[in-house]
Amino acid sequence: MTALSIDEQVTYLRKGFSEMIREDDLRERLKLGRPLRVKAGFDPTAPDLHLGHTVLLRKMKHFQDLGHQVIFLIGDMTGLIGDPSGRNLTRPPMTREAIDRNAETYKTQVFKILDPAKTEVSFNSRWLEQMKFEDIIRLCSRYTVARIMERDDFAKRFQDHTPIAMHEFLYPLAQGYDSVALKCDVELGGNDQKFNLLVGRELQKDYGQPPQIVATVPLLEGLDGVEKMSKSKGNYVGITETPEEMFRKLMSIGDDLMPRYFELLTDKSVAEIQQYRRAHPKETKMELAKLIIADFHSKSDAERAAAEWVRVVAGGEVPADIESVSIGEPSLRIDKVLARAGIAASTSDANRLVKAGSVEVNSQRVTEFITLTFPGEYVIRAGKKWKKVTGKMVKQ
RNA sequence: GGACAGGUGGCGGAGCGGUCAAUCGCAGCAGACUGUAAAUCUGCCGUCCCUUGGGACUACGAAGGUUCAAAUCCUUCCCUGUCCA
Repeated sequence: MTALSIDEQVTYLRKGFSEMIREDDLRERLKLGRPLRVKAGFDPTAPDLHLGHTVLLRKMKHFQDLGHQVIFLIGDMTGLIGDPSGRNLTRPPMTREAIDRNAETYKTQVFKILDPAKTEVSFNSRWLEQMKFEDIIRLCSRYTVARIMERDDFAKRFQDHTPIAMHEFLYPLAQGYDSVALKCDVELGGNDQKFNLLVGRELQKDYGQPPQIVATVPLLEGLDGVEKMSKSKGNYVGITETPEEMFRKLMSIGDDLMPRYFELLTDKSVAEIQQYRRAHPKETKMELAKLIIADFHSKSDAERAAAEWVRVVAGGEVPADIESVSIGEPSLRIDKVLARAGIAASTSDANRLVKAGSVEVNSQRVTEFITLTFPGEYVIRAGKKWKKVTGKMVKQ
């Protein structure tokens, strides 16, 4: 355990949370002088973690820094329901196989941030699967329809006459029960999880446990600056992406989003962030991108990615790491090559790209339906997509 | 169980017998511009075949039917919502 005073610990932990219920409770709990059990649950829907998840992971790390026990809970059972939070639609249920696969990916990725030695990985199927129908009825009896309908998204859906399936009501209850099963002292989550987290407090009281402290982190906006970062929206930066990909994506954010990213994705202090404001927005954004990338790769990787970006995007030169694909034909017309190489979604799409004048072959703009012959290697580009195309070579 | 309303492209939402691959908005893609982005302007935005303009095919919850012709009419089924029980 840490040598820090209670005040110092609270100050350290409070940083970066948008809300904590209740701070006094945390203070009391810390006085017990034992490692606290700190839970954060993850839905196994996203196979890959992105920067949005790291906001929360960073906070989990901070608890670890002070010697507390962090529980990384994979909601494999609740994944079968699909969290209705912030949704206006029922989520499609996931298959068991997909959940298992995603859970594995999670485990290998979170340790880029969390300390494996201080992390307990758990699956909520461990206790939820064992519940009998009778147990579920008991659990349901502890919460009322009126209270569950307080939840904003449920209320809205109900009002809009969009369907709400019964099983969706089970989600908050199941998540709350997780806290009971794990005897959590603290539960962390995104802002949108507030309701679910609070249900945990209620249920713990019902089951004779002291209610957990609930702390929420703000949701990170995605690259578009509007919607929250999510895999399904496509506005994310995955933490396993290459430095070059990360850099390109991060440079595409709007200027307004920069302070937010500095705040939530770097360890820079408010004062330091103010200093960046003085610089040219482009330079500032490049610094931001490098800082973030260095956390998941290395400082030199970040520098390299920055140099590459300047060369390719600003300088208009050919990227260094273009994927090679083989189309496996001795000769093929350009539109089919584009489709086959994955540059265009279909031949029809390729057709449009050619006519729109966005296709370059070996740095030459192509607007006619030429036929490429192989052997030979062509560097083909349409917009942001580059591919090195050969006739027979095996795909790298 | 009864009465009523509705199911259209990624989303919202028109169309209600031919001129519908389907108005429009959002999202997306590409081009120009720029400080990378944003904003703005322009084009595109089902698949396939030939090509700088056409052709074919598949699509409007599902399956049948009427018709020269159906997203549009009829029948049955499935799904959703509202009111009543």
